[in-house]
Amino acid sequence: MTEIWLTNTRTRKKERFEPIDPANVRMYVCGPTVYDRAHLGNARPAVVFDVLYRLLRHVYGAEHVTYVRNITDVDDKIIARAKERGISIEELTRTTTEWYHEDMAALGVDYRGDPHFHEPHATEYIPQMIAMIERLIARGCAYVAEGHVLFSVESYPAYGQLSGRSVDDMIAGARVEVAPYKRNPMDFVLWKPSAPDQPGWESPWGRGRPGWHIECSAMAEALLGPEFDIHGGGNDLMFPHHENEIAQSCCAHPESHFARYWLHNEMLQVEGKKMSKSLGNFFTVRDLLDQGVPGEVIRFVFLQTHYRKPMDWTAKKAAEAAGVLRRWHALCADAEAGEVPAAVIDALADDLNTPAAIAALHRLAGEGDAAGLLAGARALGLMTPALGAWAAAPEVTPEITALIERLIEARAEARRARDFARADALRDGIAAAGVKVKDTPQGAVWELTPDFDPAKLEALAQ
RNA sequence: GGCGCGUUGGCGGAAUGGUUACGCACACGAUUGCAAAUCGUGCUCAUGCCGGUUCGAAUCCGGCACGCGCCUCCA
Repeated sequence: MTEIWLTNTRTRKKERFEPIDPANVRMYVCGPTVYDRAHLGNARPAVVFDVLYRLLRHVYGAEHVTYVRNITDVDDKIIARAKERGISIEELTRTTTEWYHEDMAALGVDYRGDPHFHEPHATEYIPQMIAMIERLIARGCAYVAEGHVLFSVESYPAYGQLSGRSVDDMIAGARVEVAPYKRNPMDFVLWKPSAPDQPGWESPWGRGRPGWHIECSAMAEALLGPEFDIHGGGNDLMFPHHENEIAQSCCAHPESHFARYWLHNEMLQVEGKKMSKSLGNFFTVRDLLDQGVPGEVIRFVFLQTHYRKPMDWTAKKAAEAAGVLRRWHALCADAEAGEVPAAVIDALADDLNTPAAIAALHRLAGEGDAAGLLAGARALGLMTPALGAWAAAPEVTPEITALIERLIEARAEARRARDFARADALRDGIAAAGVKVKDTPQGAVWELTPDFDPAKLEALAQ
């Protein structure tokens, strides 16, 4: 069996992955807070962990991997946004979740019909969260103060281990004031009271709503058990979110270790700078798709950078990626996917080295191994029927075909007659109409490009 | 101020002690009436700076510079 090695943030080392139960490999990834369209940065973890999911399924079998990615549908940003737009919270979270599904599917992250993928909504797990909070209180790890329930970081000596901080350091670096009801400034909220116009649920501490972190602990436990294999997310979540998840889960289940392997992807930049609204370089996945950048191109650009390095989105990269993919699609036009080449799997198994996997695909393409290229690309979620359609030649009618061949023949005749002015005019005209003609020793062959324009062709025939 | 991450050829981007990554771009050659496409060759022995360990370092250790992220119940 292929050995998978992963960089574990918990130990800061690349470690051999050994699942608790090879018959049920379990991973949890922090999903979106659904208050707006996913921006490009939100898409990176979705794609990265989709590749990991594909790899695990390849190695352990599709029936033996469980993937949980949550939807955060209770959150103060959601409350604010719904009010701003004058719509209900339910409508906001429902439509935003649908957008997320559509946009991610365009990038090849699509789990519709996959019984091993679970997408729990926070609002559906309130009782489990309340139960976990009660358990934490009972164990002396949490306390009630002014209608809030707070986690006591001092009750968990290992607090800060994941992110490499000590509670004292963090307090020293803390910038602002601290809620007076906290015993320790680093204590964080498990439950908070809701005003009458805010969403809330009845609880032993009154009507309120959960803090952000508890949902992941409660849902991971409900769906994967107190201890499971992999927990992933963006490295911006490492602190405080994941640190707090660990504290909650490990205190609720001292006999367990929660997630054994922690994986964090680095952040995304745009043209060398942080994507931000103030710099004017902020855009959503949908913005790019609407501009005509194919989802497959976005995915390819993402995978060209290793997940643990900052990724820079540039227009140049997108253009290069589109060119490469076009050539590969042309090479594989009539190919059936073969076995997934070992070089591709080996690269992925080495800490998801997607750039090395892509290099392996380049070699396969260079060798003309269409079956291997196609299979390898699909292992990365590229060149699937759903994603590759953009690169397909437009439909041609027999009339168009006849017209093109007539023009090509006319050019050939002109060349035979050494009427190069006419031959070149025809060649340039055909090219301008979006038909690519390649002269081979066996004669001219042609294909349509995405810019194909039948009107220009008609004009040329006059 | 604290913690963490990064810095490889023109560009992108692999490689955790020992031969050319790979891709893109560009240049030249083959081919062509000229091109396109294709093939070949070159740029390409490149590793932010300074020191250390080692027979040998992009790779390990220390320091520095630059860049980035996180550090409040705003997430």
